[in-house]
Order: sequence, then structure tokens, then C-alpha cells
Amino acid sequence: MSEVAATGISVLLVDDHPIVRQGYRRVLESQGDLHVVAEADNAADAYGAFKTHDPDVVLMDISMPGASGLEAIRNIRARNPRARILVFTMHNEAVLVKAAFSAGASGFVTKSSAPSAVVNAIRSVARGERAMSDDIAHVLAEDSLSTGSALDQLGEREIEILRQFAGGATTEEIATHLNLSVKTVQNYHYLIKTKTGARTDAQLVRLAAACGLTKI
Amino acid sequence: MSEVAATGISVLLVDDHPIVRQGYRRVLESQGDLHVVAEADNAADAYGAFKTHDPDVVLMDISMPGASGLEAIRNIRARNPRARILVFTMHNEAVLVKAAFSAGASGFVTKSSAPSAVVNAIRSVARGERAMSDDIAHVLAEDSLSTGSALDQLGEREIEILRQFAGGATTEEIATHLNLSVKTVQNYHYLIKTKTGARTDAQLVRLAAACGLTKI
DNA sequence: TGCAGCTCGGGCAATTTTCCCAAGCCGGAT
DNA sequence: ATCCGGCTTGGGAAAATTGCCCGAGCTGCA
Repeated sequence: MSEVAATGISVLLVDDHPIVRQGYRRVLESQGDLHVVAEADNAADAYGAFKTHDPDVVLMDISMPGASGLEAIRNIRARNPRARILVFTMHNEAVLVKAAFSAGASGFVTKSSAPSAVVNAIRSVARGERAMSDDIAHVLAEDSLSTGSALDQLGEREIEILRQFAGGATTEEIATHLNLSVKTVQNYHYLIKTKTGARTDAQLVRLAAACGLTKI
Repeated sequence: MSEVAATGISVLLVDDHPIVRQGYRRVLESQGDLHVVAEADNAADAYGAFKTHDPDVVLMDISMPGASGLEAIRNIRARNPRARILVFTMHNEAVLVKAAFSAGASGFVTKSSAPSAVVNAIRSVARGERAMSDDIAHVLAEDSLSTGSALDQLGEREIEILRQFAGGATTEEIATHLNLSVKTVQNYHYLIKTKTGARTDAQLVRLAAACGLTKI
């Protein structure tokens, strides 16, 4: 079991931006009790690195190209249900948070959080606790009170496709990224539009932006 | 003038994620010749910090909440045309790149770049050179050297149609509003896309939003 | 066991997009 | 005066996408 060793907490870093990873590594290692034992820039490598290094905590940005980060969470948890995965992303949409927790994440912090909040979250999940940043707790609280945002009715795949579409990807690019046929992506596109009530691609982009799914 | 001092290159860091900023700071300061003199997490603060610190280089993520990063670039350059601004973002769309350069950026590197490429880009723009990462050069090359900046080359009618489109109007609605045939609106739509280099309606909306043509 | 919902894609008519083209208008350059 | 170039407006036709229908496999849940 990934008991926290007396030597500190071992961390696997998953983010698709090299310089961002390097920055995190330096921030974490300056803490003394945190040690980055491996890095990965995609879901498949993350799974491989987890198998070889068995880290105490996986710090993972789930908005990566290619396979969904949620997929990676599920894979890792399938291999070792004791794995502690702390999702670390700039998105703060309630649907995403709920999807991450139901995929097996132990915590969810946004990049808007103070660095100290992030390292504390790492220590919390290493102890087996659940952790989330204040803003995440806030959106979850509001979400539980509201009738539900337009995005709540979307499935995980739909969310991912909407994110990529709103980010500017073409249908073919999305199909390639997610290993789907163009036809399937087109169908999702149509489904998303009908579910959200958007009559225009532009409205879809605005919706995604309004929900924090994508930044402009 | 922001001559590179003998002591090294002073950098203003602009990014809306605190831990990301802290990571960059550590990466940059480990270089010896780079010194982070200030940080900002939004466009307004970036302008203020620039006024007080007059850094050699501004390293800026333009995908920030609220006001556009492009606006911030314009403001800074309006105050000091010698300002060196290196855009640093995860987006690699030709429209955005062109918009950034026409707003006055000296360079554009993506977060997919190797850390060494980023620090070298900082040194390049500090010397007054233009810098861009390989992937950016590639998308610009593919975009061909069609024409100049993003929105400047659009006529009145095109701007108006783009505004309504990005606002969520359908082609027919725009045609009705402007007393045009649907065909004409379609032709404008196509023309705007080719002129701006947008390959997707979503990219068009993002461009319009980035240029302040529409608010999300 | 069965229902419900997600995921994935085929099919096909209807529409839209993509280009190419022409014509009228207007301002500026020659 | 004349011509050039750019804006505005639209036609046309092939290519692509959309809108909507469908079925099949899978998972979770009752």
C-alpha cells in the first residue's frame, strides 16, 4: 500500500506542457517533503509511469490532448484502487469535477489556487483524505442548489468534444485526437447542440466559454 | 530605453494561475541571467506593473479571464513602443498568433515548447529580435503569407457580419437584419474566414472575442 | 432480467460551405 | 479623364456538413 514513507511523498506529474511540468517540479521539490519521481505528458504514459513508480500521489491535468484524462484516472484506479489522484486543471466546471470524482479522483484543485493550497492538497490526498480547492467547493455547492447548468446534461464524451470544438479544433482533428470516426464526432456535435439548445456553432462556443469549459 | 542591463534580463510575468507563475519564476530564475521583477494575473495589473517596473521582457499568457490579453499588449505598447512582449500560451491558432503580432507582440511561444526554447525566446526578444516557437512558425507558414493582421483587413460590412455571427446569430438572421441575401452573408462568412485565417467557426468566435468585437 | 443511458457509427436528404466568377460603385492614383 | 483596386452584392456548382433517423454494444442499476 502506498503508505507515506518517512522520506516524504512521491509524486507523479502529469501535464502536457513541458515547462509547466518543470515549474511544478521545482515548486513541489522546494517543499522538502514532496518528491517528483516521474513525469508524463499524456494518458498512456501516465499509466505506464504509475505502474513502474507506484507514486503516493498522481498530480494530473486532465485536459490533455488525445485520450481523456478521466480515462487515465479510471485505468490507474482499475490497476490499483488505492491510488491517490489529485486532479489539477484550470477548469472549474461542476460537471467536470463530478466526472473526475466519479472516475476515482481523490481531489480536485484548480490552477487558480494558491501554491500552498496545492501542496496542502497533495499532503491531504496522500493521507487518504479527499481534497478540493475553495473555488471547486464553491461551484459544487452552487451546483447542488441550482437546477443545473446547460452542461450538466452532457456526458463525459460530449463535454470533451465540446471542449475541443470550442477550442477551435476541426471535426477531423477531434476525430483524430479521440480516435473516433468523423461521423461520430459529427453526431456528437449535433447531439450537443440539441441538448444545450444552441442553434449555432457560435452559441456553442459562447456557452462553453461561459461555463468555463474553454478560455478565450 | 529598456536596454538589457549588465545584470541580466528583467521579466514581468503575466499569467492568471498563481502556481503556474511560481513555476515559471523558478524556472526562469534558475537561468542566472533572467530575473522576475513582478507578476500579474490580469490585464489591468499587467499594465500597472509594466509602468512601475519597466521590465525588459513581458512574458504573458493572453488567455486570461476578463479583458483580453491582446488589449493589454496594445495598452503596454501604446505607453512604450519599445516594450518587448513575449506571448506564452497553449493556443496555437494562426488567427491568434497574427492578432498577437499585430497587437504589438515581439514573440509567440506555446507551452508545448521545451523550457530551453522558452528561455531562449526571452533572450531573443530582449535583444530586440522576433521570436516564435517551431510549432508557431509552422502554423504561420501553413497559413501562408496571405495578408496582414487579423481584423484590420476586414471591411465595415465584414466586421458587422462577424459581430453578429459571433454574437450567435444564424446566417438567415444576419441576412434579415442587414437586408442581404443569404448567399451574400454566406460569401462574407467564407471571406472573413479566409481573410482572418480562421479554419473554424469556433476560431472565428474566439478571434472576435479576443479583439473585443463581442463579449462572452 | 430488463430497462435506461452512454458510446459509437451508418444512411440519406437537405442544407451549407467552398471556391470561382461578374457587375456596380467609389475613391484615389496616373 | 481614365484606370486600378477594393468594397459590396450575388450566381453557380461541386464538395462537405448538418439534421435526424436508425441499430448495436456496453454498463450500471433496479
